[in-house]
Amino acid sequence: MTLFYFSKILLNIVNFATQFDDFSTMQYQFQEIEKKWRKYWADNKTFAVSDQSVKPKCYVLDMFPYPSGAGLHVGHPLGYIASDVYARYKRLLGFNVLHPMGYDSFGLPAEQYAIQTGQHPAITTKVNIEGGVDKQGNTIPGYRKQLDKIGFSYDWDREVRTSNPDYYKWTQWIFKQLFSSWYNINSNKAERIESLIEAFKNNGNSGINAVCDETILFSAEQWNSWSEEEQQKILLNYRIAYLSDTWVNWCPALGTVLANDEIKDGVSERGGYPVEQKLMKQWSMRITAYAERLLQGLDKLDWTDSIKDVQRNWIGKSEGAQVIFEVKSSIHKNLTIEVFTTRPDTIFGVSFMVLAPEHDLVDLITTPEQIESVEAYKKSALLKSERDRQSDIKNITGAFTGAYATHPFTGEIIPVWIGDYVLATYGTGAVMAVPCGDQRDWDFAKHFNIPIKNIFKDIDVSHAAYTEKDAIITQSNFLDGLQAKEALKMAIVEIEKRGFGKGKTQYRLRDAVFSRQRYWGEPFPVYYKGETPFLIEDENLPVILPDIDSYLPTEDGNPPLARVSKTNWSVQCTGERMEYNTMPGWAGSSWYFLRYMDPKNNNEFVSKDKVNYWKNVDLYIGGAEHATGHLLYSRFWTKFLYDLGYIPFDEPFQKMINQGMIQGRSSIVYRTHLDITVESNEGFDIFLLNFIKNHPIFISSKQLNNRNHQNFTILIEKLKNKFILQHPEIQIIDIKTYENVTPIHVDISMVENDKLNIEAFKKWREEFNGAEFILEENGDYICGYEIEKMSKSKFNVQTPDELVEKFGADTLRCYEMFLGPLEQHKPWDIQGITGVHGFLKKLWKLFYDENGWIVSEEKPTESELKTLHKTIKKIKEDIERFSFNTPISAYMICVNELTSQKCNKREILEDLLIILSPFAPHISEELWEKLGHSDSISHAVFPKVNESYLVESNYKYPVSFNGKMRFVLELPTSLSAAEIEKEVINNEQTAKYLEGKAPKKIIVVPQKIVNVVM
RNA sequence: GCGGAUGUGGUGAAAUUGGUAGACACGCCAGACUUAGGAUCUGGUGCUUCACGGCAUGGGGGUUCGAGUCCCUUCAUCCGCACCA
Repeated sequence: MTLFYFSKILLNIVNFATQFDDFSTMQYQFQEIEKKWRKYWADNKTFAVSDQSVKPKCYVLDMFPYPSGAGLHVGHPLGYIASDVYARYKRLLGFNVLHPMGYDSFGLPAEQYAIQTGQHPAITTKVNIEGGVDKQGNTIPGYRKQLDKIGFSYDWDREVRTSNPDYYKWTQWIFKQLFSSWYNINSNKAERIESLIEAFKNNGNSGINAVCDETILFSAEQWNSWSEEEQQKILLNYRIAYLSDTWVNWCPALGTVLANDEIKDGVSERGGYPVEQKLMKQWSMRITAYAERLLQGLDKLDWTDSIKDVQRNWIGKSEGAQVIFEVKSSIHKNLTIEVFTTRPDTIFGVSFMVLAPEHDLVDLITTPEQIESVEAYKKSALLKSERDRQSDIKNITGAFTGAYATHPFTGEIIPVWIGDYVLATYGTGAVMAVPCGDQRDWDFAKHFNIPIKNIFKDIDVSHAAYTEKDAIITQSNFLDGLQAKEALKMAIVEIEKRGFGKGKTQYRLRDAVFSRQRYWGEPFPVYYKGETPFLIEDENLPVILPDIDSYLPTEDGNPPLARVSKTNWSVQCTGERMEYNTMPGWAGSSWYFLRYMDPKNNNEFVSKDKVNYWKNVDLYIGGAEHATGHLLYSRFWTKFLYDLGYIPFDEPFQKMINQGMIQGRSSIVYRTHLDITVESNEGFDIFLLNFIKNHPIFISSKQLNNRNHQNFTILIEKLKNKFILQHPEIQIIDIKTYENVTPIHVDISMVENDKLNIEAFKKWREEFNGAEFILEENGDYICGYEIEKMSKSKFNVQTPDELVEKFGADTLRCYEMFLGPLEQHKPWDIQGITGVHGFLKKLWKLFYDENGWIVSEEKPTESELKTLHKTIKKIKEDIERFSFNTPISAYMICVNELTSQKCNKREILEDLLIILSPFAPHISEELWEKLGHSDSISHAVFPKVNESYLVESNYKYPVSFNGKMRFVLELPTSLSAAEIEKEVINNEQTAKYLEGKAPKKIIVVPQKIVNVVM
């Protein structure tokens, strides 16, 4: 074994030496080549892009990464490679391509790390991006350095970081616009708050049709008589960014509020801490104003159906009616219950009503006799966590309030119940229960013995509700004889006519909470006079995030920024205090794609000229996990900025591809151990145990079910002798191996093609030093494997850096694409990478043999041109349909064919390099330069397909009999269908397969197939 | 429960409008050259059968001259949503 290693070292020295040999240029020296071109691109700013051009624009964008300390693994760059291929391809086609990269650098992990170590999150973030050593002494490679190694064609001059003051100045500015706007339903867009104030001054709010909180009606006189504070309070009801008391998901452990999508299974997604409901004054965004436009906008986007469905579901539109029921109460007069229903057509089937236990009316209407049971029920409902409520669906609970309401049409008296199947947060928090048409109502009615009224003709509702909409309605007065479709319309018309309610569209979408009780985020450009918020003037932006001594919430529960005294802020406000909350993670990422167009503009968030030129993103690549977060919020902000006339489009991302996750491929070894029986003697136990412990046995995966193999006998014999040598005093009665094996994850760096590096493995852990192995016939230890998530604990993390080192960035790029369709989840398997690497080597050999440069100036042959042009065609078609895996095999076929044609002709190879360069830019640049070009290959022009080279004179027809392919017949393509049929009939092989029968019919599809029907 | 996605050799996959299923790679087998190989090259490789042939795209049915592809049905895996009135 030692010898084996020694020779390997020698070999490496030899390899190393050859790099400085003249011979070296004849080999594909990817490391030198890639270093050289990375430097060239950086020095020459090859990918810097101008904002003005006669060329058509193309905007190719990757989803904003958060630069975590763990760095990149091979899954991260998958999408970046695809977008880079596309960007490079578009450049070759003559597009002016905007392809930037930057960092969403505000985030919780840096803050958590700051709380643990006291290191300022700005420093952590900088190290994570640029590399360095963290407080615990770990070397952080740095996001940027890792990205650089892969050869991306980003215009790095445009890099943005959301945590930079130059950037968040404009995030604050956009917040100010949101605060200073209201949503006018009449014009169906956001408008300046000034127009609203003007209207209030002149006419009060009676003529205003806005998306707003419930507001009292007031006149112009009233408005004008109010103090500034009172006026501001009213305006908050209309502002798109507004302050309100909100029930929030409060996470005491994090000292912060979490969004619904940040909570998994009732605990915080990050950290897994418990979450409780708490009423807090919070900034919110009136995204609900945009619900309908966010929904409609989806139709014109080129996104996957699954993401669109998730958003549709999230917005949750339902159409129906709001209906008012009068409460029949002797204590309170004029009480009404408002319900929302999607089935006003079933209104005559109402036999009871149900309120959410939290509903405001509950306390007012409950009769004295029922107070006890209602209170008890309310208590038990509130005690239940959201999680319990969810998992307890089958258990039907509720309580009768003792109150009754009047049916608006029939005047019938109907009981009012409370039940926790009705949600306080959806609709009006109350339902009119129609047990014959709704399963949950039916279940409730059955459980509490409430009568079920059947309004469907000839339908049996004694076993379940009938929820289909095709039944004929009966016992329903003016709706009799109708089906749901017409009845729905008719019912709403009638409800409105009689003043019982109105047709209404309800959305599940709720306004987005925009405050975070955290440090590491954008400060709000807001200060307070009393309880009233006011904006910091534009000229004082940005409000710089101040330094603080501790990143924890204050003792009285205020956010960390409350630790900063008023005078220590970058802005000296005229109120009592600054806003202590910071903005959430999605603030900066909701508009970053706009900043890339004009990243250094200090006067505007983006200039009109530039945004008019670049417009929205043509291709957006990233994970599907942001479906209801980032992808919804950035659409919202885009529509808002569009409404105010700042940008000329209202959807940010036209085409989106969601790349699949790359799973890890863990390597597994199988451990067993000796089972020794000795003559009973207590004193021997310790020797036995030690010996067994020091000699773990690892069985190669293919030998696991091969226990009778002689290798086992030999090994046992060997260990037996060793044991006897160490302990001659102990008498062995029996020695064997245990039947059971323990699978153990082994670091994938010690495994190649499933073959374990045994020496490295023995050194990996002290307890494996004396390990023994049952090997395959050829002496290898073959590991088992498991496909699972990449994680440190499973020792299956593959970093791109290692692979770039070993095979080069071009190989990595091609291989990640070759792995399979971009959208699909797939396991990472290193095995195939040698094939892709071999392809690049083979390409190199078209230019160099062992004696040197072999490219000739000869004219290419027909077949060589055909090889080239069919490849050009294939590559173009594939990239344009975003199929990034299939081009690689097309290149391989091309290089294989050119190799067997012994084609080393410039005319062919030049075009081949151009079409390959999006995938393998370094090697393409190098060979392009060797061909005598002084400019970068990225400035070349993608070659045109010449169809005339692709014309075939013959076609090999597969001839089928009853659909079974029997033989191939080569015929000229010039033949007509009738001639082909004749050729087939006359062919001697045909007779054989006809088996004497006469063909009934012969199907001929020219240049496709012949099928003989018998 | 509802919605979405995916099921093809030992493995990753290809087959774009229905037209020779398994291209291209990996792995494996055999051979060549080598002191050696994690180098290079050649040939083979879906399953089954000695062979002719037969069987094969998760299972079952259908449409069609012809189905991986279209339709119906069913199963499995993954993801999202989930008492939404």
